[in-house]
Amino acid sequence: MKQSTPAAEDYLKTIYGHTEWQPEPITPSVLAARLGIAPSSVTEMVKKLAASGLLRHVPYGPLTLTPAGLLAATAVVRRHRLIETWLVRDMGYHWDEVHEEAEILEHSISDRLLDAMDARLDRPAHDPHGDPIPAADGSVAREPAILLAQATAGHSGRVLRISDRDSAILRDLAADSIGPGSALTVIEPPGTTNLLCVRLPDGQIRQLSPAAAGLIWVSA
Amino acid sequence: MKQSTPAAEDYLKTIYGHTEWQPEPITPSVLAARLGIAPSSVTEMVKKLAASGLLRHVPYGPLTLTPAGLLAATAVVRRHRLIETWLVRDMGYHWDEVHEEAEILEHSISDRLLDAMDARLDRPAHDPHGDPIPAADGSVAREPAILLAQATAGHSGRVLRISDRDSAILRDLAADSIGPGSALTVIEPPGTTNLLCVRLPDGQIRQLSPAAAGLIWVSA
DNA sequence: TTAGGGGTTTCGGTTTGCCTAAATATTTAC
DNA sequence: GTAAATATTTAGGCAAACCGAAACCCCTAA
Repeated sequence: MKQSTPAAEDYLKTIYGHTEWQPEPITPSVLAARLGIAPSSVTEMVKKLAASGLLRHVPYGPLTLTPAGLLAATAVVRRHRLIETWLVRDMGYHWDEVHEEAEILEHSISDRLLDAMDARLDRPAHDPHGDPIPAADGSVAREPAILLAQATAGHSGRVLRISDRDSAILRDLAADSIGPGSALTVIEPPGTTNLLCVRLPDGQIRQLSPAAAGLIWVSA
Repeated sequence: MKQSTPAAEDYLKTIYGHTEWQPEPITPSVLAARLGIAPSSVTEMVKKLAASGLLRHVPYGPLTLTPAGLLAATAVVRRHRLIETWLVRDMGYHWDEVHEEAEILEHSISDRLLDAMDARLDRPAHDPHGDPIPAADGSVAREPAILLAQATAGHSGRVLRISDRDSAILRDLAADSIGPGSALTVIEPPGTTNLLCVRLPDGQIRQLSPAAAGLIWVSA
């Protein structure tokens, strides 16, 4: 069992990320699309990860993490989210700008430096997008949340998390003063226009694209 | 001209480092030894770097940086030294522990994050070992220094820099309360024992190995 | 002045991680 | 229930960066 490469870490992290907020296990083609690489490349790496005992995979079937794989994946996610938190709290970044930087640093930071950051930030429980930061032992404190895109009219709640996958959307949301912690109420779900209307605490109305509503999770 | 890989950055940084405190250009075999790789691997990479206009090299001759190569090299050195300074000032590292961490992070940090660090640290001029931090334009403020190993008996001066190449020696020196800024006087140069004796301001005497004396630079 | 010998380069080979194209398996849709 | 569409895997290739072994260059010392 050798230590993982940046590429392997990205696979594990992405597989983990897919099941973090929904139960369906990920398939090779979806994983390939998420990573932006060819499906055949996924087949190859999956074979290696399965051989190392990090992944379970029956040919033509979906991918699931073994306990060892889950631990490795949460370790990467922990690094990613602590780095994002540090970028915002110490280095003057905004919450919609940290993803790319963390994406790279998560593969280079040592355990020691990570712990120094964690201590310095006072062991934060959530990153700037509202995602829970896994503990060093791999445990994650998850709060029940529903996707804004699936909320019914009249639903009221707090924004718990906004997926950091698409920075352009994050910037738009930040410009609309919607961020983790924002309270909002669904006025009407997507109708003919496909846009979802929400009201902010100050009474202002915002129209959200389906893409945006698919990234926002609110309290149930 | 594509952007450099971590490997290429290490070559350029090492070539630069060799001439920073002495004039002789580096040869392929010395470069290979410094990088801990085979000479044949150096030949290959040197060809690529020369083709990109970063290096001058006539077959069987020494290696010199072009202006473009010098700029690329000082950019890496700048990243390395700013990261070291940050690790000490913000993250609770000691000056003898930062090298390995910086060695990795120097290849992953973005320009933006580097500038945020630089600003946060108040644009420092020297790293924790006393080495000058190159400016963003590649310029370096170098102070005249002589190698302790070559100082004559009676020479008095301040420790300006201690090369960070060997962490074991750095730890020994730190344990002996010798670090950048320390004042010291050479009592006698290496004699039969090969050890160099220096006196500290408080009157204490230290014996330094030739290896240690070859890493310490004092004011002239 | 020529024979070593040490430094340098060439050559073929390895690993990692990606690719495209083609083959194969599975699912869906009629 | 079979044919078309879709998903997955296999096969062959490529680039980066390394290796060891063998060939080559050059300088020096007898």
